Amino acid sequence: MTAPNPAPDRHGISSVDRLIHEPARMLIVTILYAVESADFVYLLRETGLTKGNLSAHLSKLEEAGYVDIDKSFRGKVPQTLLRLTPQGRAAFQAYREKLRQIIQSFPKE
Amino acid sequence: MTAPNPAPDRHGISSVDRLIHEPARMLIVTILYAVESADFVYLLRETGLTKGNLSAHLSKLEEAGYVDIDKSFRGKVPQTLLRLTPQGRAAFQAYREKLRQIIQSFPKE
DNA sequence: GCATACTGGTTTGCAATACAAACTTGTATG
DNA sequence: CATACAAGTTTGTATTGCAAACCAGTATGC
Repeated sequence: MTAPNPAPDRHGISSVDRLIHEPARMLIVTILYAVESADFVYLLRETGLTKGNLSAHLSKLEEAGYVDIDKSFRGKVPQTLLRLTPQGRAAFQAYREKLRQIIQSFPKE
Repeated sequence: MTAPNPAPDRHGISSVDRLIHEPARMLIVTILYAVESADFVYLLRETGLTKGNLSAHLSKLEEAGYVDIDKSFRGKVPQTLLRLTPQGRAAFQAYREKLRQIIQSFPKE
């Protein structure tokens, strides 16, 4: 099977942004959308992810251009500051809207 | 890092049912929830998935006890009939509700 | 009646993931 | 100066999602 069917997808489900759809990243993005800027340690506490996991997800979001990673020092301690890029904010809004549509299309009862 | 933090997850995001959360399966389950019973070919057309992919997702849903796979013959052609189990229906309802909560907790604007 | 094509699937191979453990770099402390 | 700690990153691994390749059985051409 080379090319699948015309793919109706009447619910729009298959067009969700999988980068944000992943629960861990949904959490991260939701937080960043709300607070505008947060550091690594804050996200660590807030998400409950392990450091490695959080780091990986942030890198992936950065690659996609969704978050900006800003490494600096606060005194002598390194601090990694994260914030959503305009692209990231737009993507979150689009995702949120898409999800809303999908939910509304769900069969009731 | 052995055990992560107490994990607040105030949004409930990390407790979504990942089996249903996967878009392809969300599509399948949504359809099955609505139509009560469908055969493989119908799902194939309706989802736009490839056969292998659809087969794999259905097997996974079966393992989880979410769908019932009933292989029979309609005349001489094999027919695989799929339907949600009570468990599957309950899981979909729970997922739908969870998603609704999450969406409502999303920061507006 | 045998090859060829089609239908309805399953199995296989593979690239990409998600995750936590182990490592790294640098600071503070006994 | 060794030992612990803090802030991350890299590495290893098991699981996934996907489509191509395969398989069994039926219908069709010749």
